[in-house]
Amino acid sequence: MSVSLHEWTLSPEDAIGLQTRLAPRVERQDRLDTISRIAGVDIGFEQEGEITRAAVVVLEWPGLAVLEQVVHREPTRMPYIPGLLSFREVPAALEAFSLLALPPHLVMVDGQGIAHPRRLGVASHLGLWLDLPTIGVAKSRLCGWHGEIPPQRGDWMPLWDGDEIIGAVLRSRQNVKPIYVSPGHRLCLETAVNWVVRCLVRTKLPEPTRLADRLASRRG
DNA sequence: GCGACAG
DNA sequence: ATCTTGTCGC
Repeated sequence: MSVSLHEWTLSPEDAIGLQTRLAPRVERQDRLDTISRIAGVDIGFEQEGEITRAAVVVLEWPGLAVLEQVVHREPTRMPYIPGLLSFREVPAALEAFSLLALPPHLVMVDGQGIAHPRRLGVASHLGLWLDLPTIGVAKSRLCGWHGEIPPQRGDWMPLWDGDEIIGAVLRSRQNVKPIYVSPGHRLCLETAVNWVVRCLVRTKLPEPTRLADRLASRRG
């Protein structure tokens, strides 16, 4: 099967087949000490879902000041199918990234990384295509199990699937539902959690994802 | 067959 | 995801 970047319209069967052949690299670290720009990505929808709107915000590290932000709109390609989210969102996200003048060194994505039935959530898929370290930051669970998360900000518990740890359930803010953090590509879970915590300011979501979320939903 | 199910 | 006002709490 050949998959062009611009022909992402696959049948669910082909999409699942492709996922089983793609393997993100979960590594101990990747010279993350040289990071000076972090991006957040999110996708929103307009006109009853007919239009897909991809937003990327690039922040400076450290400092978290906004350096650049772009939006790309295009006709929606696929419906939402749990487990196949990346085929709906990644093409538009790639177009948005191509508009950037300041390429990031690390990317936070709204959705799962390897915390996915076939270990290829949207963050992993996007990381493979961009060849950049990515982190999945999801607001709810797709798969896996975990116990109660302690109440202190920064506390986290592993997300288990069988005997495998596929992510972290992180208390990013007190008295608020925890978020699901997982490696997307080219970093490990500990490093992923570390970066998310470092990018927390005073809200449930880390700055990169929070700002991309607002831009994609054309709020703020 | 019956739920669960990122965004 | 999106449709939507006020309201409870730190």
